[in-house]
Amino acid sequence: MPTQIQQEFILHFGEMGSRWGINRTVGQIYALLFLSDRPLCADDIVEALHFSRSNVSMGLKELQSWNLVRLRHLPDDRRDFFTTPEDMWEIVRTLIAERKKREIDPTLTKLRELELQAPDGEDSYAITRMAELRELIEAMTGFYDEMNRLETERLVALLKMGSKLSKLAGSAAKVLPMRKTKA
Amino acid sequence: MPTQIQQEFILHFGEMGSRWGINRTVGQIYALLFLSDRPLCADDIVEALHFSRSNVSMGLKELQSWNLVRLRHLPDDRRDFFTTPEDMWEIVRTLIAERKKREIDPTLTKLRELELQAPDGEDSYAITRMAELRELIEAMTGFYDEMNRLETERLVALLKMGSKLSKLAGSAAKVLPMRKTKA
DNA sequence: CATTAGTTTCAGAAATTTCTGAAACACGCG
DNA sequence: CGCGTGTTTCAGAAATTTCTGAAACTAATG
Repeated sequence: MPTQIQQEFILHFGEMGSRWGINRTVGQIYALLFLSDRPLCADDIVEALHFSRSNVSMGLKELQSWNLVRLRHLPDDRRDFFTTPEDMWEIVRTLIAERKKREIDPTLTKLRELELQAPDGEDSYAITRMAELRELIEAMTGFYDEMNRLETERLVALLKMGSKLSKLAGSAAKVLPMRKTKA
Repeated sequence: MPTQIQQEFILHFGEMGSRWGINRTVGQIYALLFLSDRPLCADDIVEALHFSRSNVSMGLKELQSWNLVRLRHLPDDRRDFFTTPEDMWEIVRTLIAERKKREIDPTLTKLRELELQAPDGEDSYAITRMAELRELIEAMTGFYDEMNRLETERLVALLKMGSKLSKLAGSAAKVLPMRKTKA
């Protein structure tokens, strides 16, 4: 039974769910698990949120497909229990990785594919535009990969460096002047 | 009249639209503008994509609300013409800023609000969890703000630094050891 | 001030997504 | 095996979102 404050958080996550590409139900289930200090089974969720059993089941499946929940088993109980990771950074890493997979990678693939098909000569503005977009996505995902490789401790340190990074970027810009975008 | 290859790109953007939190129509309109080497008016879009006039009108309004298109006027013509920015990095900056505004900021606000309401003593796990989430979001948005302040040239330089950053993060972690998360 | 060329709004139709209850399925146990 | 306890699937109901055509609106022009 969620407390008042938990309730509010859960409802908020539900509302935001649609903006985040999951749906209301899934958002609420996630929020509930996130706040819970012990693993919950499907029926706990039904009781807490008053969704139908099958809706909860589907929601959990969806969360599993996003790798956002962990499946646990208690001894002598064959029900599936679920938790979210204790480590908040792990959650964020997963979230970003999954969104990249769903929102960026397919487009990158498509752009590369189209580039191969591109008839030469014709249509040059559009084709240049697509190539620029592809390059930009590659630059960003490359950076992401780099950051993602860091252990959490180092990653956090880097995030907190703040203005030091800007200074570094200043000198880097001089040392490695940006090449002109082609075309 | 989009070429074959443009057509494919446009359809892809349409499909991805729903994952990106805009809809199919809006995705396609954006893609068309993105590839076009000249500003287009609403009727150009109707002709190219065969959507109803009002659908295009709404789509353009939506794109304007995202700041993703620029409104232009040609001399002696009172129609509204639209373009996307030439500079790809500007597009990305806008996109990220808008998504942050819609997907992150409301949650940050809500978390702060709930923290004020939190009864002390009770419910400590959930409240700690929310506080941790808030801190994490603050760390990430702080970093984002920092990056966003950079001029494009420097930003690109930084993105391309790749493994140099990891090294820096290594030393930083030693110098500024991460404080334990409270509770 | 009526006409024309354009844009916006809006109520309902169409399409899509989400949610449900009922049935099917899985599996350990006596 | 047949039963109890739990999970999953699925077809259709319900809700939400998107799309349309018609009407309203705006503003420049003769």
